Amino acid sequence: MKKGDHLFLIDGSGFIFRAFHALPPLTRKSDGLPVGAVSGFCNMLWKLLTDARDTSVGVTPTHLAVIFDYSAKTFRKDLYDAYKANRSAPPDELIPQFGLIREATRAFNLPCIETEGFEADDIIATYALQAEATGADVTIVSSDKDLMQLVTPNIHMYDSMKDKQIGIPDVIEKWGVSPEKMIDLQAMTGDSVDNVPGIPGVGPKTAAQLLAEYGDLDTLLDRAHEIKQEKRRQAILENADKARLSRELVRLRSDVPLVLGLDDLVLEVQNGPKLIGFLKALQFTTLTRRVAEACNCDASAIEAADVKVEWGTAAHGPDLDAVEPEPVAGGIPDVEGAAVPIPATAKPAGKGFTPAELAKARAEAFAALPFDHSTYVTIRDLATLDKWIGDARATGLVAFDTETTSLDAMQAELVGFSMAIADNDKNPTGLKTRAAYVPIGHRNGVSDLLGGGVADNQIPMRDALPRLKALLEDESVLKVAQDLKYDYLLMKRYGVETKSFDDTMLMSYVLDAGIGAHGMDSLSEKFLGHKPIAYKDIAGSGRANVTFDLVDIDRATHYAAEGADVTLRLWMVLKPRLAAAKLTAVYERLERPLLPVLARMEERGITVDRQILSRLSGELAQGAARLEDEIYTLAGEKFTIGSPKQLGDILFGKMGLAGGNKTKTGQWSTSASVLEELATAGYELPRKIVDWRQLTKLKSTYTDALPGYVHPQTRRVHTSYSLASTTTGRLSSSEPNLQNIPVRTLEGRKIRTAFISVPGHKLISADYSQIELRVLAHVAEIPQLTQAFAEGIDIHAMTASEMFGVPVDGMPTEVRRRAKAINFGIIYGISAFGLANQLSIERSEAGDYIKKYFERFPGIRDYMDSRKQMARDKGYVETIFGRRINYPEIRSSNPSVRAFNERAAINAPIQGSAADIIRRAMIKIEPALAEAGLADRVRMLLQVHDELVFEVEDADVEKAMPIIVSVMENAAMPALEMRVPLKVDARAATNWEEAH
DNA sequence: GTGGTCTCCTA
DNA sequence: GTAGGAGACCACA
Repeated sequence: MKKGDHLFLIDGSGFIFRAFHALPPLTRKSDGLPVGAVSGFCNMLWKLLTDARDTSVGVTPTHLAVIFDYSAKTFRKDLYDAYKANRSAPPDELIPQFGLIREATRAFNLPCIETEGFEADDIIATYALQAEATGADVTIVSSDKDLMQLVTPNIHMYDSMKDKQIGIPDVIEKWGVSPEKMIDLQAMTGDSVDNVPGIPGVGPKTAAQLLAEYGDLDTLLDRAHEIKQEKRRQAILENADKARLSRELVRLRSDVPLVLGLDDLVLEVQNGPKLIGFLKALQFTTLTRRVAEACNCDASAIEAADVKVEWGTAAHGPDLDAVEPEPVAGGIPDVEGAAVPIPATAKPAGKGFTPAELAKARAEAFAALPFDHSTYVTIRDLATLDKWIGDARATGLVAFDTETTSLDAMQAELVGFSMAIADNDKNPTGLKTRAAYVPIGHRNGVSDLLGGGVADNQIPMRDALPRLKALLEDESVLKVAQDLKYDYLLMKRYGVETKSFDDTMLMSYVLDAGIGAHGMDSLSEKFLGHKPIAYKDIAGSGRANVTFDLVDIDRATHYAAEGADVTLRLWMVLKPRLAAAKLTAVYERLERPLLPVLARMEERGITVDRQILSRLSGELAQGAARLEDEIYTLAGEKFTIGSPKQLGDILFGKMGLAGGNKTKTGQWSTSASVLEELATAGYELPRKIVDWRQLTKLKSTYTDALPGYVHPQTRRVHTSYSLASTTTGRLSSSEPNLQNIPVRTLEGRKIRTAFISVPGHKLISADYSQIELRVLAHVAEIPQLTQAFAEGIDIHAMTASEMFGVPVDGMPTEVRRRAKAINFGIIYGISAFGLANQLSIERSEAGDYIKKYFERFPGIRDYMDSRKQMARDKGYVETIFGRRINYPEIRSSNPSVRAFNERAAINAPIQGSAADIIRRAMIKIEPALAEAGLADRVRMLLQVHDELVFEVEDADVEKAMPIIVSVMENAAMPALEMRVPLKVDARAATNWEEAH
């Protein structure tokens, strides 16, 4: 290198962070790999190499190197233990890009430099000073203030994002001091991001002012007693040592041992085809074209390179974005010595496992690792508890489970908790686990009049709870649980808000929806080859069953510690599988963040007016009794009307009516449709049976059952949502199911009037209009449908008009009804049989309709065929956000099983995408309301697949409604721009019936 | 008491 | 034709 040469040093790691935060709409490859920073990097490089004169640098490099941080552990860590201790793991989307930018650098034929124990900045400093000594000019491509100390007349910085060159005047303008004083300035101000202490209370302005006055840090510290301002003087005197330490932390080293000398950095001629191969692999089409033009290559003749994806690179499914993930929640904790063998950053090529390899290694290792109950311990004293919690902190990972008195998280009392820890034995498959149980509220069953006595040798709740709280709320420790929503809600009732978590049930759900169950026992048998102790074996069952607080502590330890151990091992197996299957984004954006949202909804509950229900129940009882008498008279005898068997005998045996169907077990079917037909044929009895059934159904399932769910303390009804019990991604609701409250009949709707807001409040119901048909229009790209939705036309009438040639104006309701049934049929994976049933028409006629429909909307047939094909080829289909739904039986040799799976595979992307959209809305809505100052004033209570119900203070209704509507209508964005608009209707009233 | 079947409520 | 949960009845343990 010589005078006149120009060395460019690119801060590769810095570029990634900068580009990541500066380019919000994430760019992704079609398979979901995030490549925004890589794209920016390649464009910037290309520009510097070819037409740098167009940039503010104004000169093309003769030498160039890209510098990376090697690892978090550097000599600075030895100087100051807490250095960069505040750094959390980089965002997940960013991780794969570290490896890819290294790949890109190699594709550009450029040296890629990193040295163990040093930060990129030190390497840059070393090269820059060496180059300057030869008389060459240097441009450091970075805008990091830590590098500004290097700026001289010959060494410039270049902010490639802003296309701005940074020289001495720019540093002075920005910081008020010349570059050589930047070290002293940073020593005083410190850096909260890197955890450089500095002097408290001294920011850039004060520091610059002090340096102007005293010249440098040493002089300042010597003469600090002269400072007039009392507070400032004291701060400086007290923190002189910290300032000196900080100076050593921010001072860049210029003596890094270098493998490549300056002359090794000389720019080589580009290898056009190699670069094009790489750019094509990443789908950077514009740049590919430019490079091809520049090197006279035919890009179409060059194959996309097989870009080797490193650690964690495949961690992402399709584009999911903008829902802010819970802070650090469930990320891999960046803790020294963490037991988690998945590294937080990309590893150099050739080292370690790919996610798929790790997943395989873990699966094999844990399938064979036996469970040893003798190692489980009972923790009965605080010292041991503190030791375990300390170990959890040190490893950054703990599996956790609660034991309680009830399956109902709203009523359960904490009896004890268990923990499992993986010890870091440097074994990448993380084979060593240990577990413990902490009894807190066990009773010995020796009951007096006040109930059982407290068992001996337990840590009292008042001592255990604060420690448990500290652990669960510690963001740097990842808590792993199976079905965490239960524990989350329970602990929330004890004033604990769990932060940083993973849920093995949800991980299994994302990975294997449609394949087996996701409960702990079945997962354990499936992945660990181990059948855990059954609850009923320690607590008994039936009449002999006892609550957990009465279980003997030793037996409880076996059960509870094993549960935590199983959970930890499942996590070890499932976590790398998520990355390998590119499902991390689905898990982190659609599953995990919803868990606390649902827990809050369940905790809030909804008020149900028991008087209304009781009155309705009486009315229903009267109506049913009257019908019973009439039924007995018509039948000529008394019988159990509710027994389909007896009823079938009466109708089709004794009375000998014709037109009966048989169920699959050979019984007479007495379903409503059969009875309706008989009624239409003129028989009185079936009509009355249908009416009787409606009344008794409403009475037993709703008016009589709901009051039993009113919580004794809150006086509200708290349903439980399941995140993982449907195959498509929908939620389900149980105990009670509040997703099937009647709405279709007048009688049924009355039940909704019992769901009320508390005084001074309203219920707001907001529901998506035709969301599944809109999703269909989007995924199948049907022009007529998209257009109709864009114009707000009646979609069923449009369908009817297309199919039957009837004008929309004055269309007979029967025609529209048929079109509507066909539209729904399409969503359900239509069959002539099903449509015929629905419309009570002949199979052949239904078949004609379907044929006609496909002629009119050929895109629908293509869509359906493509879903069936995908399910056959891959075994799964997916939603627009990348959720996978598996159909392991799609290739069954049984035609009806196969057809069933095909219909489900057609329906799942539609139903599941709609479910994903409302999930996104639910996750976004609380932050949106909080931003409007409505946190806690607008409370989301219920979800009914396409509807959300809120309870809102009267004064906030007008303000809340547009926010709710807007969040819901825009829920798909910015991850996805839909081809059709989403429409949401919202209403407020004091009860659910009027609000809906 | 448990589990299967039938029926019916929702989106 | 898709996806659920739940109550009543009834046979079996």
